[in-house]
Amino acid sequence: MHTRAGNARAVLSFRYTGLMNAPRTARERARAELTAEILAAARRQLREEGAALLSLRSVARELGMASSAVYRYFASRDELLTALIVQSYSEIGEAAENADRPGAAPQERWLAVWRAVREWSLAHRHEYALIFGTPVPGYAAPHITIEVAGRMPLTLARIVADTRRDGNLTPATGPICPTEAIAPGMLTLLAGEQFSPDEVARLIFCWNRLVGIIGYELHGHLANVTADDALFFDHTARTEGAYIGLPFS
Amino acid sequence: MHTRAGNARAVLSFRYTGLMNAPRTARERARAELTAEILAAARRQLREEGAALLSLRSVARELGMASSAVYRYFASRDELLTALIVQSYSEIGEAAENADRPGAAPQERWLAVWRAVREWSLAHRHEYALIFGTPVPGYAAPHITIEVAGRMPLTLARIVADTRRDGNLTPATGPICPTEAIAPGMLTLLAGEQFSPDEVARLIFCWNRLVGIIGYELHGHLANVTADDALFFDHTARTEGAYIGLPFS
DNA sequence: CATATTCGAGAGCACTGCTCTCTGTTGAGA
DNA sequence: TCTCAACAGAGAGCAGTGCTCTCGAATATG
Repeated sequence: MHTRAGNARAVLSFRYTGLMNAPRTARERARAELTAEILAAARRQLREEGAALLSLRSVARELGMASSAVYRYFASRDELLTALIVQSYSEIGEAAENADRPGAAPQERWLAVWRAVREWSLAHRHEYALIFGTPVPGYAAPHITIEVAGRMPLTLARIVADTRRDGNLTPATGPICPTEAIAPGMLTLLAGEQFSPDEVARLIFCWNRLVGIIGYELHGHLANVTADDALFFDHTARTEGAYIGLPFS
Repeated sequence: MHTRAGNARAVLSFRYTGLMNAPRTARERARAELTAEILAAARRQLREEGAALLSLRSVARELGMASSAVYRYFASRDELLTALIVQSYSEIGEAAENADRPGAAPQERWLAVWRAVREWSLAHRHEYALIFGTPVPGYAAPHITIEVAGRMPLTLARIVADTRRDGNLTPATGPICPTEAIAPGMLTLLAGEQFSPDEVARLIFCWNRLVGIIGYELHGHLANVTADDALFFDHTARTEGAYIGLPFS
């Protein structure tokens, strides 16, 4: 099988463990270094050309090695893409976390995080497309991704939890989400915090909106629809913040 | 150039006009028929395998013709994809319009349209991915698509307009969208109706939510997050309906 | 009927992901 | 220290892709 669909399984057999553990022998050190170089070259190509135009062969060419040699480090193109997905998830999560100022007013924290996620996305549109766009057919996201994927939405949840603890959360208005609609495990998505199903639903909506409205902007769905994207985005952030009960206007 | 990026321009040179005009000569008739057959075969492959695995060559094989012959009908793979995009936009718009019952209560109309769009999307996930997923790099949506893309959101707008005309629209709560954020042209998106910038913003949000939450469900972002997707979707529809002022609960 | 246009087929180019084999290198155990 | 297995790189090759070009054959138009 030459198609990508046939390689969904290969993704799960992560090989580039050299990155995690401290390399000991010279060979392991070289392996870790080359793995990082491949990843960096792939990242550069992803960033500049997009995932569709990223090929193992071009990465190999850029590094001056045979394409077959790259397969010593990444078992397939999908595995390379998965590594880039993990990296991107991690970066967008970090951008969100870094923007958060736990001591500040909830509205400021909320807006700062939303803006940071948008900034990152505008600056990394191909990475954004990779993690939030259409998944490659036959591609099943490995478990490695799901943990790191949570960092960004968890940052939003933390702001809400803190606000509630301080007694500043406005009571919910509008339809309340039925309990059966939400997975029970989600009620404890933040350690030490208990959320109601409706609160979880509202968090999902906020997270979905943040991702969705940026996707609309990035994919041109807002062309000729909005006149000032940054302004509209801030309004979006405020609207969702007010919806979940933060003290906005 | 062998890459898709190099062919963005080719998309604009639509060739398969045989479909629109009544064929006169035998040759034109044959051309129209073959064009339709190619499109049908491509649609079948899109539906079953997804856009990434759809190739002009496999379409040609299925029809028993040389791959080069297909290029007499579609100048490029992108052009074929564009035709499929138009078809899909049209279908999802039609699904929305057909589900709407202009005489019924706004809540029922709203829910029916939302459900119809979800049903269509679940039944046509690859088509959904094609129109709302990551755009192909270098691919600029031709003008032909933007008109047909509006059918679905316009159906939502129509329900809101009708409700307002009947005096049943609840006044807006929460942050009001600043006028400068919205493109002036959008205020008259429905002939004979005038929307305020804030109303347009709310419509954008509803449309974005409808597309976004289905995308989340389709792409597995709601796995282990929601427990009952249909129930959660109905709640989503109600929440957005209430937000825009429809008389929900 | 001659001519211009259209159409289908086949070969070919430059790519792709991936596999296999062959050689050289490196590291760990006897 | 020597041996041998594991590892790493290169190259060829396979099957697939989009797309172009050319060359006959069919078809429509003057």
